[in-house]
Amino acid sequence: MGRNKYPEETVAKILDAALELFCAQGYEGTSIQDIVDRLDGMTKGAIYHHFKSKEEIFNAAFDRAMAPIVERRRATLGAGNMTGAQKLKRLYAPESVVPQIDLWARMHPAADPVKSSRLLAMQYQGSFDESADGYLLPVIEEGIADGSIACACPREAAEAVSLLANLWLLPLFRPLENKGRMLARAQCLAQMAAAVGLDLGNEVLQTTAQIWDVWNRAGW
Amino acid sequence: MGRNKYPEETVAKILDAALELFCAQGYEGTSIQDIVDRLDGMTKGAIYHHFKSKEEIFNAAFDRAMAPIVERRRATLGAGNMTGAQKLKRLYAPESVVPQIDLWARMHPAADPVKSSRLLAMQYQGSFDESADGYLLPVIEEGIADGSIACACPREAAEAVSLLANLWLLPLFRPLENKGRMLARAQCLAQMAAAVGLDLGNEVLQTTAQIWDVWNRAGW
DNA sequence: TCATTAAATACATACTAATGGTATGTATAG
DNA sequence: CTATACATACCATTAGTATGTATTTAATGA
Repeated sequence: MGRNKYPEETVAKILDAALELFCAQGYEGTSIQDIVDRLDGMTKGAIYHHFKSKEEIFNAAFDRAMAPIVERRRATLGAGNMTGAQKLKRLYAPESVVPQIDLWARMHPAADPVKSSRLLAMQYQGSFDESADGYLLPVIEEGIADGSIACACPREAAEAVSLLANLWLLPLFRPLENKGRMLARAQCLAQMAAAVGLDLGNEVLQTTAQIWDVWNRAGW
Repeated sequence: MGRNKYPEETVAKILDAALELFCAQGYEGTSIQDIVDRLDGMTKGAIYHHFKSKEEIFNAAFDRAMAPIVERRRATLGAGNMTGAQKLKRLYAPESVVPQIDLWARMHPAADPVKSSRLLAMQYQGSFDESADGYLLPVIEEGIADGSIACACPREAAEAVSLLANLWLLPLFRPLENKGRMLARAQCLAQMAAAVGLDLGNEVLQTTAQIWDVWNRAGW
């Protein structure tokens, strides 16, 4: 193909193909050749020119996919005229959660933890790094400081809620029979969160219902 | 090496070596050759005679390691002269938990979720299959039936508590700075569990302290 | 009870296809 | 002319297979 005038388009194509494959087939289940085959006419040389390893492709693909969501959240939480408690509820409101679900749903990840083990591991790590240490804990601490949240163990509460929200409420890696079960999980999670001082808001059930619909939109 | 009179010894040696390597280096990080190299004089032929794939070795190794623990638990829960609530507390008592921790500790798993992603996925799946659907939920339902437990969402509560206990309270895949943090997690978990009707017992903190000691015994 | 033999088992050896990655060549943009 | 954006050809490692060989076990016969 010679040389492209706009290499960033090539990078984008690679990342698009890679993300879809990684989600659908897992990390180990996706070979570089699989990615190459999906990139019409391109060869392995192109990929290894732009990325130095499969791992780097994987990370870049996910970072890119998550970027707009992270940015949006950052913007939301930056607003100064909200209490910590309000921000917390905002984090679990539809407008914050749905875009993320939508992204995942578009990728059709395999509902098999072992096959998706690397994705699961990233979500797991993400639940600590990004959610707990990153933005959830600061919001809780903000709420404690401004008196809107009463939580004895902010760090632990943040980690636990984050883990449950990411790996349990969202049926990314295990199929969930029906909407009812998902709503039950949401209610259960809200109850548990409330027990350690975190009020996720009254609309949790409505948010969850929306999540279910977005997730099962494609009907698979 | 010709032929062994007691092939089950060979199988045991293979599984011992495999388990250690899988825990220490992860599934993908461990090659069949790694296992062979640890089995003095043995070759790949031996391995593929007894097991048909790497996956099968992995599963067999873990099933074997877990067998005595599963059996012990089964025996404990079989006793008819206990209420559901009592059995539940028993499940989180030191004598039930410590042997499992001890096993994990001996294997020195890598405290890196991505590197240990397959182990993590197994723990994740196990939290649903074994704990929630397997024995935890029945115990809770037993408690509901005999009036010793009041829980509105037994299935959800079982899943959530199981997940948190296996993937958060136990620092299998992420290092935990100190004993205090682990105790804080335990207390937080107990509080959350209580909120959905599950009393994990008053000794949770003592159990947790023991877990910490067993886990950090080797000092790494 | 014991030697002989046949068959099944427990490995070792040699090989294959696929994989992640590299080295190098070549054409095009700046 | 030089740096970049690729393509091509190649390599080492990997999981897995095909096959060969030695030894144990079972069957047989006396």
